Amino acid sequence: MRIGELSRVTGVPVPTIKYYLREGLLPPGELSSPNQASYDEPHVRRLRLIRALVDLGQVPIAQVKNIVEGLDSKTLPLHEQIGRAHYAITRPRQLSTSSEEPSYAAAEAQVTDLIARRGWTIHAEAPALTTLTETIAALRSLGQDNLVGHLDAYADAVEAFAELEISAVTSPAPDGAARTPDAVAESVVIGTILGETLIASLRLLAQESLSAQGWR
Amino acid sequence: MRIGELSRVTGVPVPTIKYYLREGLLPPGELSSPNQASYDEPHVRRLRLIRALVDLGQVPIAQVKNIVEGLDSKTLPLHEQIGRAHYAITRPRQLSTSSEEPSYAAAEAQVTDLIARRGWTIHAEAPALTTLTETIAALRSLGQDNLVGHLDAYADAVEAFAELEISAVTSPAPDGAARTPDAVAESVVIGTILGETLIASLRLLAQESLSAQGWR
DNA sequence: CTATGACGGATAGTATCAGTATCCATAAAC
DNA sequence: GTTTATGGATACTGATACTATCCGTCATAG
Repeated sequence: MRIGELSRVTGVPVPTIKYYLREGLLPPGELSSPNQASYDEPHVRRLRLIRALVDLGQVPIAQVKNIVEGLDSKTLPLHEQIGRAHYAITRPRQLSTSSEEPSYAAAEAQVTDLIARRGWTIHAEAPALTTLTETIAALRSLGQDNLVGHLDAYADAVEAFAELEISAVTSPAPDGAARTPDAVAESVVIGTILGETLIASLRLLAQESLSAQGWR
Repeated sequence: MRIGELSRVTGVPVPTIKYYLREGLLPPGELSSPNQASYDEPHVRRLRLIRALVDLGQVPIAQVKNIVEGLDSKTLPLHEQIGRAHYAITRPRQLSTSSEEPSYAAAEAQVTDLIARRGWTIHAEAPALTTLTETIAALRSLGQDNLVGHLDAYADAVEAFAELEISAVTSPAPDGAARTPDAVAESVVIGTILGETLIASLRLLAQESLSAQGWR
């Protein structure tokens, strides 16, 4: 398969594929002569993954690169791969809330508290930690404390999600085949990132439905 | 309060505030003379809202404008305001999956089915509808059908979120005061958009915790 | 009462991101 | 053997979200 067919199969324009090759998101094709390369099934698959992460997951190209490098590394522990996926969808924050404000400290305390109550094991550098803290601080400063009060209800649901996703990834495939570590790593990335999109869009639909029915 | 103090209070640089004024995100201050304006509490509040939507909610400036215009309109039905919030956080899709592919049709059918089964009332143009369909199609084409198989579990949780958010918005404030329609509209926007960030970051934390504990 | 700084308003410039476009020499297909 | 496609390199583009600069005015501290 040459680049034109790869483009036709995936719907990605040729210049874009070339761009992904340049950026190292997509491994180079096998060269049969100095200017003739051939691509195959893994390339199609990888390209679909890239597009899903970029279009649906809103993952920046640089982070996609980080993720696929992890997938290709073969020696990266699964936990690290998950870290990359988490890092990819967590915007680097430049501390909009000036960190030593009292509202931020309060949010921080509440997060620590929640984690302890839940018995969660969280690394102190986890990117989601800052996001959560800042979100809570923002909700408070906007006067939405009541939402924050239901944190535990959210946490319950979210734990269920996480466990569900693990079982989806570790249980054998529909055809009964065991999963290779490669496939698991890829599934984890997809599940983490597209799972978020899935939940978000379902949530919006549920909201719209209630709203259309007039809230009661 | 002049622009310098507004900047100090909110931590937003003066040129950025000017930019928001230009874009109509922030209403102009009250002019005491042709080149002297004063800002007050509502401006602080609005600015905080803008920053929360932009920084935490990743809402594009143009969509923030759309949202605050709705908040200021006074006559916009709540349902429409919700629509604006939903539209703001739903990326315009340019149909990456070429729409008439069989995988897309299958996903479409599954979504229709889900909505019927749930008894949801959804407008056909709902932006989340396309996102959901494309996400399901992408998950399938990436071989993650098992995740898709748990759609109903997700839907259960998500319904709970939506109801919880409604009660948070419609129940009286902590101080017992009733809520004005204005305040409800703003709460809905905040809840919809920051709620998503909240859920997403909690989910990542739950995942990380399970991962750190070795999945078992 | 003037010097110094902030302010409002307008216009122009910048950085980043995610592609697109263009070239060219070579290879393939008809 | 001529048209088309390809690989690879380099340059350009459009959108987004700010920043920077100017300028004339205003406030206010000395």
